[in-house]
Amino acid sequence: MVKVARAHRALVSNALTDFNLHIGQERLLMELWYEDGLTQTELAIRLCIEPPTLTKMLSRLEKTQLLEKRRDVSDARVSRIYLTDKGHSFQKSVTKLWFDIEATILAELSTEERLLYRRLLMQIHQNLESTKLSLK
Amino acid sequence: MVKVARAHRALVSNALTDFNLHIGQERLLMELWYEDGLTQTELAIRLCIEPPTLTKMLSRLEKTQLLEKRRDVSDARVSRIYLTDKGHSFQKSVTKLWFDIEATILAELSTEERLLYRRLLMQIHQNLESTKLSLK
DNA sequence: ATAGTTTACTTAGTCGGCTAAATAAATTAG
DNA sequence: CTAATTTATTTAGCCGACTAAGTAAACTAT
Repeated sequence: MVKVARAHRALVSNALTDFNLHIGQERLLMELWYEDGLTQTELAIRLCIEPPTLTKMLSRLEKTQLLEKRRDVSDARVSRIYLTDKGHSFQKSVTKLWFDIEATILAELSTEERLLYRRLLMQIHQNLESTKLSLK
Repeated sequence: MVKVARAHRALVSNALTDFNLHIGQERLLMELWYEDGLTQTELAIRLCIEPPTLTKMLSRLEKTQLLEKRRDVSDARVSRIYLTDKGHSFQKSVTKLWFDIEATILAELSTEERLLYRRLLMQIHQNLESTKLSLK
């Protein structure tokens, strides 16, 4: 499983170089394409990453002008993330890339197998989450 | 899949803090427990990581005295990696930890489901490897 | 025998991921 | 109304992962 995940990561990483994107950044953008103007806390939860990780990623994506931070009007602690035009412009091609890779890795699997794989993954994810909680 | 992999990584990482090990280092040690005295090239291939990544990991593990590098006698370019006594001493407990986590994540899956999951993962891995090659 | 090539590894630098600790704003308690 | 606490984000620093470029030893071919 570890090796599959890394091989997948490597393939995505390689494909993203065409867009000058780094692995992981595409998932952040995908969340914003789905819903723009999220707070950093919301984004971190949806991406399942820690706030400091997000801070760094955001500052890099801000530097390449794909998004911008704006202070929330009612709460000066929170900053909301908005895509720029450049950020929006990648949506189609990157989404296509993502689905192409999904199709690639699921090649030669039947519909039943894909569903089953999905179900097994969800079960495992649930197992992981519940043991994580039980350790606290 | 990405999220499952990261949740797994997080859980392993958390458990390894008891041994003062960092995520990824346990897999390197496992390869050496299986076969000691490997060259760096062999190790990198077995771990599916790039040589520079290995160099850094090795220098850190060498600093904590878990292993040592020795020049190969017949070829001065290659350095072979040997476990120290301290490196060997972790074998039992870390291996147990690894199997415990495996048992945890596969909980509530039947034997058939486990075999199927394994088969699906292997198919996906193969798909990933073949597309990686076709891109070169 | 030496020039050119391949092989093994290291160095430099980037990024995603983390934890621990700091900062600053909002909220709550006495 | 002020002190203590909680919440949102940042900073510092570590590690695994990568690519690009460098070094050094071994091999090959003329």
